[in-house]
Amino acid sequence: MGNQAVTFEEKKHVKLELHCHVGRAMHIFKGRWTFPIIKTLMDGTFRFKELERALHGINTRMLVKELKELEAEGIINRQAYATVPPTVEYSLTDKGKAMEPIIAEIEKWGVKYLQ
Amino acid sequence: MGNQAVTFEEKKHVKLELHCHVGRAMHIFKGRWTFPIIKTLMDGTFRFKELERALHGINTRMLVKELKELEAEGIINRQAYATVPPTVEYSLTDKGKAMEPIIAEIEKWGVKYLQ
DNA sequence: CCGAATCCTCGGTGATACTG
DNA sequence: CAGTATCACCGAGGATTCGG
Repeated sequence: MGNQAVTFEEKKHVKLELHCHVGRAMHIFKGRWTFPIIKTLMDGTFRFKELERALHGINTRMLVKELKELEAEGIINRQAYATVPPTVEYSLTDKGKAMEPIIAEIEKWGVKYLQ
Repeated sequence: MGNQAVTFEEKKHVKLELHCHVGRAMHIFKGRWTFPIIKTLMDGTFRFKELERALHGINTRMLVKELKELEAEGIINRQAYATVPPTVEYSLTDKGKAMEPIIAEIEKWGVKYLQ
């Protein structure tokens, strides 16, 4: 009945490795705007208002929240300048730029399997 | 002030490509148990109860729901046998198996950048 | 064993107005 | 411009029970 590759006892180890890195990574990427923001910043440095306009549909509060979280995770840089009016620039850190292959694989998969 | 790679007008196109494939793919992967289930099934065929045990912490309703959604997306196969008691086996489709590089990249990233 | 059916909670998200 | 502060919602997710 079906070609069971491994026994159940062997399968149990699976749950252990689940929350190692993939689980924690997915936890970071979970936010509604996480990927859109990161993918936008792949194109370079953006100011707050520029991001808000580029991410059509987001509101101020969510953008602030996501940016804070991503900064806390070390995925993006926040550079503020004491100008009037204020200027704040956001860009990807190396950790953020390193996500490029992930996005590339997702896109590759999407192109092939999403109609 | 910061090395702007592209002008704002050039940036605007970003939002257009955002929801092409990556966005729709992420929408599929969004569920709390989506990746754990897929990653578990990477190891072979599982019965319902086996999955429930392997995915420590999930409850019946969520497992049923996720499995239905993944089946509807064509990511997993559902094979039922008219035995008593019932036997139902779940496994990955080719579309599901094709997600392996995605998970591999996430794991690679996680290993390098998550402490 | 494999689900379907309920009920409930909670936090992720949105809309809006305001400030330095 | 770049946020902060409130209020409100709703649906994902959890706990539990029942049925074939």
